[in-house]
Amino acid sequence: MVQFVHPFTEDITLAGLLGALADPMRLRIVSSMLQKDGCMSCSEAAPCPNMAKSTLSHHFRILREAGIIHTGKVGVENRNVLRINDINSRFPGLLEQILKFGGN
Amino acid sequence: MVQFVHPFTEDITLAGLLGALADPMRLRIVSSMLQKDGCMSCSEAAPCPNMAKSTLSHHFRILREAGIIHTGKVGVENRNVLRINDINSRFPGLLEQILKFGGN
DNA sequence: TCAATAGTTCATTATTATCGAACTATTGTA
DNA sequence: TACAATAGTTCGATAATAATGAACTATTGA
Repeated sequence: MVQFVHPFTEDITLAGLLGALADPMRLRIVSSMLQKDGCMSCSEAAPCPNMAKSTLSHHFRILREAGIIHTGKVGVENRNVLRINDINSRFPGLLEQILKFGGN
Repeated sequence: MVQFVHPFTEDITLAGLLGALADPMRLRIVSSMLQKDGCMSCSEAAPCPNMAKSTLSHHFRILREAGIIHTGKVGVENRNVLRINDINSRFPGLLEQILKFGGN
């Protein structure tokens, strides 16, 4: 049984947030999540075409454990949701500001 | 002879910038640089009291190679200057936004 | 029950962080 | 001029973290 780890909102740290976003792949994942109403499955992470599933899974875990996304299992796939409200309550406006430059 | 490596402004990347700031020590260094008119020597990095010189030197190098600071030797000490204009020309407003939360 | 789909976990390798010790360069002083 | 003090870098080692491919698990549908 898979147990996903999600930090509480108040445990989201700035260094953790920046570290999770300090990777071009993860920036693209989060950026395209924001464009898709903040929600996507792992395999929808089309911005990363030639990427091994395990690597993708790893990136989603980094994002999850930094408090950037919430992952829930729905049927056979994972539903990943951007924790935009939680992040904004900790660091108002920061995520949008970063992602303004992250789409490239 | 010590040669410091500084990327050109146009070579500063978002992922590189975030990665360099994705560390509590470096956040504190940059944050306190901003408060001191964007300039400090390595040994002034008082926010990191019990830190080995070599570790401090390492962090300054990370910041330098990400394009966040410019280091120049002045007499016996290093003068580190925040490259605020260069960063703002690449990512307007981003650094200030991040550092708003970085003082902790 | 069996295959397909969607991801995770494991083991390995590669990076990065931290530290102490040794080194280099600049200054001040006897 | 030589010598110590100051400020920092570089090197080597160790420990923690990240990236990746191979093997595994869980859900769904035929």
